[in-house]
Amino acid sequence: MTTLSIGELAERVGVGIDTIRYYERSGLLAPATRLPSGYRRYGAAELRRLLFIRRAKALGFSLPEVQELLELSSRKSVASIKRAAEAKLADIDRRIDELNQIRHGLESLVEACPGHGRAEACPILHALAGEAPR
Amino acid sequence: MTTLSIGELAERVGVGIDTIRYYERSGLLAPATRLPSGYRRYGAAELRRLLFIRRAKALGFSLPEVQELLELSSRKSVASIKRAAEAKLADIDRRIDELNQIRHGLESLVEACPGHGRAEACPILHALAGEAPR
DNA sequence: CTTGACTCTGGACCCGGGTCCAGAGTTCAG
DNA sequence: CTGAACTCTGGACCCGGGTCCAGAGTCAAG
Repeated sequence: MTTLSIGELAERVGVGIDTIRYYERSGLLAPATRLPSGYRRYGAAELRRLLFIRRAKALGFSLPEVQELLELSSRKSVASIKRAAEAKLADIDRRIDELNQIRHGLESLVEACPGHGRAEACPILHALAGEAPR
Repeated sequence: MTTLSIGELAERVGVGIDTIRYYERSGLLAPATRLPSGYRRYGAAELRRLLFIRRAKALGFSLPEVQELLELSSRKSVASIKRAAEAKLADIDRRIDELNQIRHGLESLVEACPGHGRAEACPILHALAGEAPR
């Protein structure tokens, strides 16, 4: 069997059936070819495309961004693909930097906290402003 | 005036009025003190707390996570505060690791891409298409 | 042929994190 | 005093990215 039902495709890619239909509805996947019964059938190309979508998602691309990538790839514009990847890379770097900043702040608080004694001596508490809601 | 109206507070923190009410509804901010008219008034503690929330959000914490951070101050034991802070630190480290993995994958693709020529020469496309690297 | 598993559709619903609205009351500068 | 600007409430709505449902039709193993 070189074609797959939607359930088989979903299983292979590790995604829900509803997700595939959702991707079709939102234009990420072309409308599937149908059996006379109306059942969708998928071939190798659709499998590759769906895997492409999942991998791009795993790299942090949103669905609209994935769609852009797919369109770019069909236009054979290597330069713009590279630019998109570089922009996403810069995006990830920015997120990492931000996390590192809070990491260092939190780390220095943890290091300065004796771990015992009166609450007033805990610098973690001092760093938190205001009263907790009750 | 040492107290602020909700609009003034919103302006100072750079957030919408509705967001402040939303935070109050969802328990991140204690119910505001009210004027006889029912208008909310805010003091320095609330301002600090709201700034804390925005900073933590800007650093990628979800609202429930921010709430956890804030609730550290209501713990009785300094030791448990420290443990919670350490757990949050480990959490941040895990996130940074994940982002770094994505980052390295993307970076090597970007570096390997010539940035011009035919699509077949673009390793980014090949990687997304699930082809073995050559 | 029967039966259980699969698939179809349109639409509702979920979560997070807000954002906007109408209609009524309040505050304040001039 | 007046009018503009502000604030109140409850509820509706938005986006992203799915997820679930009912009721009807289809497929395939035994």
